[in-house]
Amino acid sequence: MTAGYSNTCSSRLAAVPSGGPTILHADLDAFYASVEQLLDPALRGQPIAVGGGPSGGVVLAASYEAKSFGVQGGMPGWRAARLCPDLVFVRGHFGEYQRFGDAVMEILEDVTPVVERISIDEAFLDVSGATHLFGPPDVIGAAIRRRVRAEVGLPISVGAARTKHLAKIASQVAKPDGLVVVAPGTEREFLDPLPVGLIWGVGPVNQQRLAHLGIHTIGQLAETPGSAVEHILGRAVGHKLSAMARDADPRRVVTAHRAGSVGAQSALGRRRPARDDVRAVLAHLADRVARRLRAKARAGRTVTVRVRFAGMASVTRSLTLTQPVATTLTLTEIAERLAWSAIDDHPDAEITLLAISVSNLTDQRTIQPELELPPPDPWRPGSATGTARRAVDGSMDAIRERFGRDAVGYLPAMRRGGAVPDEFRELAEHEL
DNA sequence: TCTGGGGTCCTAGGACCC
DNA sequence: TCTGGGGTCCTAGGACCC
Repeated sequence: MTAGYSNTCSSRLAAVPSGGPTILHADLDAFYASVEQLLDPALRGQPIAVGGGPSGGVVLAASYEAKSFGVQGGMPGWRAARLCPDLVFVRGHFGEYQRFGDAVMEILEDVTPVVERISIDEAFLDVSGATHLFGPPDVIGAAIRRRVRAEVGLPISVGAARTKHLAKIASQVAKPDGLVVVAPGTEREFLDPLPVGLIWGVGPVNQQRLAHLGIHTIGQLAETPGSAVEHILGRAVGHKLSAMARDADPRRVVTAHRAGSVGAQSALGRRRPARDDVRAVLAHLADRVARRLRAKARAGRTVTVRVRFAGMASVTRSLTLTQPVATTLTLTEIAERLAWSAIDDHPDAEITLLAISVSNLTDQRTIQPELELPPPDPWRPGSATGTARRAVDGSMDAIRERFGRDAVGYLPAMRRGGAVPDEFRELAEHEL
């Protein structure tokens, strides 16, 4: 890409596109499953599930052959096996997924630098400035699909429209392995017959609420007074929908995002909360979170702990500090306090999951004299000083850098075998 | 026989300040 | 001495997305 070209792009970004469709949404089909079928020809044409198993675990992705039986991502393995008796469970090559996803993004960036990657396998492109080079959006979309198929070997669907929201819906409609262009002026015609569930932000709960009012399609939703929609779905979603109905959804394609929070969680099966046990899990989680924060030179002031109880919804407890934290031991202690404040409110309940998240992030370029926490912060200062803790973290980070993650660890954090392969966690936490 | 792990955004009430 | 209105921050919960 030449400098002149990207200048053209950024100046076009300021204006609301008024002519042809300028936003593309590119979305790999059944991504993990497709990669497995690519790597092992014997799996092609077969109903396969990545992750899980007939007796336990959760299906992370299903091939289209499996989807036709009703198998879906997020579904317990035993249920998937019941729906599709011939389902082949595959363990998953998590390291490969990142590589394949990156390779596809490189192809997209050949088209335009204005690419917003929103997950490992999908991205928005603003091609407003690329049409004079590569042709109209439908031609660009077709070319992307050809190149990804030829050079990477994966099926990808593309939607094109005037707005991100619409382009995303178009790519969903295009699946599997298709291209849908919503020509300007035909938006209503395109949207009206589609189910409301295709709209971003309308999940199972809101879909149910709308169905209760006899609203199933986007057309029916468009005919419903805005105030009624807001009443059911909340102000924000209501606004978004009416903006979409007016074809005035102004969201731009943004190339860089910074994470607003960093977290980790661990499913535990069912267990009675015991001091040592809870401490061990939290220490492990805090270690993961704090290490990632330090690696990004960030730290956060708000610590949130989530405890999920058997049969009950989960409960969160959070605390906002005066100083940001990125220290493993300090984070562990705060998390322990918060976790017990939640657990103590539900005596006799078994717990099934623990999670830690740090938000309110700030940059930590300049190392501040650490956290000797002021009195209002309600936990006891640990035995080591902040400076000492920072030094310990620093040495651990360095050793792990050289010898690998498991070379060294905080004692309580070291014993564990996860329900999910470690490579999956690494994939999930990978910076896009 | 209840389902992983990573996130984002919204809402509502209360505290606090001006 | 009681009262208004607005803004910001914090906490907890929930829906949703990949």
